[in-house]
Amino acid sequence: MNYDERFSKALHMTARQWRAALDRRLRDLGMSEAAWMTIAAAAKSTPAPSQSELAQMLAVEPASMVAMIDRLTRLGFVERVPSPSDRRVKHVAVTAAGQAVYERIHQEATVFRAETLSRIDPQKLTIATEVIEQLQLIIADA
Amino acid sequence: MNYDERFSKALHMTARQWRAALDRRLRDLGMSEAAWMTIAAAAKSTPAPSQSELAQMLAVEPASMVAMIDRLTRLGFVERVPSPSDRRVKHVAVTAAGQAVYERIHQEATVFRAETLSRIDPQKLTIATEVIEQLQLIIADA
DNA sequence: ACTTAATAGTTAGACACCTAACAATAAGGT
DNA sequence: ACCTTATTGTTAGGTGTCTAACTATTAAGT
Repeated sequence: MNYDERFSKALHMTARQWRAALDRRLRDLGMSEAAWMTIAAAAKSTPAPSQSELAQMLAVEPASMVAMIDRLTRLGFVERVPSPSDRRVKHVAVTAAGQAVYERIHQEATVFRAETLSRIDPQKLTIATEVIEQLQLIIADA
Repeated sequence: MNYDERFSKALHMTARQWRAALDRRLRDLGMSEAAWMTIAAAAKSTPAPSQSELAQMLAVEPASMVAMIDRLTRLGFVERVPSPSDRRVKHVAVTAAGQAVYERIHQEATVFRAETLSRIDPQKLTIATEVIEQLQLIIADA
């Protein structure tokens, strides 16, 4: 199996394994990786981003963002705020509980990454990160 | 954002984008990346692997493999063959149609990978592949 | 021979996405 | 002012996973 095939297989399987491991880790906090990434993206945006903007930041389809925001709203971590100037738009505001869980999980994720990524040569991790980011742009252009 | 955070975010988003792009490409052939990987793993095994063995090859939970095999059986690409010697075990045999689609999509996937991965420096791709594979082992040990 | 532990596969419920189609609203063009 | 196009968010149906619990069967231990 050449590196092309190895790469695509590894990308698929490792991304799933990583997310499953992190989801297990975050389970006790009632959170998943994808949910936390959504809160993180919203928390970092000023003013509160619209649903479309959030979807774009996380490279998911707008339809997918609807259910994610539904779940986070039900958990009390975010709320939908209608735009005063555009009746189509709803902004996603992080609640105080959401901000607290964001910070809490940011710590957990940092520990998890340290436990795992610290065992990889930093220079190789840098190259791998840049390759994967570059690939994302290539795919977007395709 | 340091490389740790960038890496895990890139891994998540790029794996999803890659698979979505490949799924779009394979749509006309009635196939997805995950389905094709399952057929490929079964096709490469002699004798036909059990469901548990397939799940292990692809690093998914056995329960997840049940639905995948259900779908592939419905499509006529594989069939479950009860073991003559162990009533618990079912082997996953690739049908002639499955073999044909496997070869067809192997070509498509090769073209897709060539179109995308050829734009990445081969040495960097090698390093990235090894890093991701190494990470998978680290996660498995955690 | 019998009991206990392990294995294989299944079912149920949930999450995280995708595509396609739709309604409401805003923007752009004439 | 009116019509057409684009945008935003939603709904529906589907795929691909996960965890937890279960049943049937085999293996191991006594």
